[in-house]
Amino acid sequence: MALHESGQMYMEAIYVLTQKSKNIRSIDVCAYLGYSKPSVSRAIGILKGDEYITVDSDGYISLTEKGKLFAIQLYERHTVLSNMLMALGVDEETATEDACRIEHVISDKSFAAVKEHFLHYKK
Amino acid sequence: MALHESGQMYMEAIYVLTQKSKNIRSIDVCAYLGYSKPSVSRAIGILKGDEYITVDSDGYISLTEKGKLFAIQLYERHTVLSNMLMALGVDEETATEDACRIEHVISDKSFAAVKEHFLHYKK
DNA sequence: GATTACAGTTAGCCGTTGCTAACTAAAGTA
DNA sequence: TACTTTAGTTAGCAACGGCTAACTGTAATC
Repeated sequence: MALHESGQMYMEAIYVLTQKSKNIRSIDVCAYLGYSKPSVSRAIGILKGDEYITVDSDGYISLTEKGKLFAIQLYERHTVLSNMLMALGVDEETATEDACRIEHVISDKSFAAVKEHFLHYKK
Repeated sequence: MALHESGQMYMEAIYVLTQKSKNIRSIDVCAYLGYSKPSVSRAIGILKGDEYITVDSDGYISLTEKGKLFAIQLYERHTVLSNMLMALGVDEETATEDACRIEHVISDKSFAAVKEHFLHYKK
């Protein structure tokens, strides 16, 4: 099943956290996103059910292959969009916030076009 | 009170419809957005309560000054974003759909930066 | 050993925003 | 006049996605 916007947010959080600490749990996602434990608990259950992540007996979260693929693509969107906005003079905080919202709603086609233009424009 | 995303969608629909037909009612908004009458009825009630629109005794909808200002700004976002995506080679349908979603989430700062860049880039 | 702290889950609330079913009220038509 | 169509409203359902309260179970500490 395709993830809703909130599911994508959680996936991105998990991806970013695993990039820097390897052993991550629900509580880390709570801290990162500023959400309550029950909210994260439910989201983790859904991501697990949809096979985007696995959770071991100690509560440590790992991305499945499918999850990793999804997260990498999503994070690339985030990176390109925020870098692009910053290149246009937007401050980092705003650029990051906006990238975080746009990345969930922009189509593959438009993202590809924007990315292409940005790469061209940089040089 | 600030409008939620759905409220913004309704405002844009009302604005576009008033641009081309002057006398518009809830049923026209239903047709334009493809939503049911009760959904539109509730939304119209909220927009009226928040003083973005007025509805006369015959059910005809008008934008208040506040509403007009809001709609014009929103529609400008829509126009700039969709034109920009099309200029980057995205087909009209996709560009319009994406603009429609991005316009609700992009910040004023980022939009201004994007618009500025686009105007520059065109020439 | 008893208590406290920490991580996670369950139950259930609330707002947003779609929906259908069913009603009202006004206008057109046979 | 009676029936039908049209526009709008009311009541209430469902999914999503936050939340708090309160529970369980394990680990740490006194």
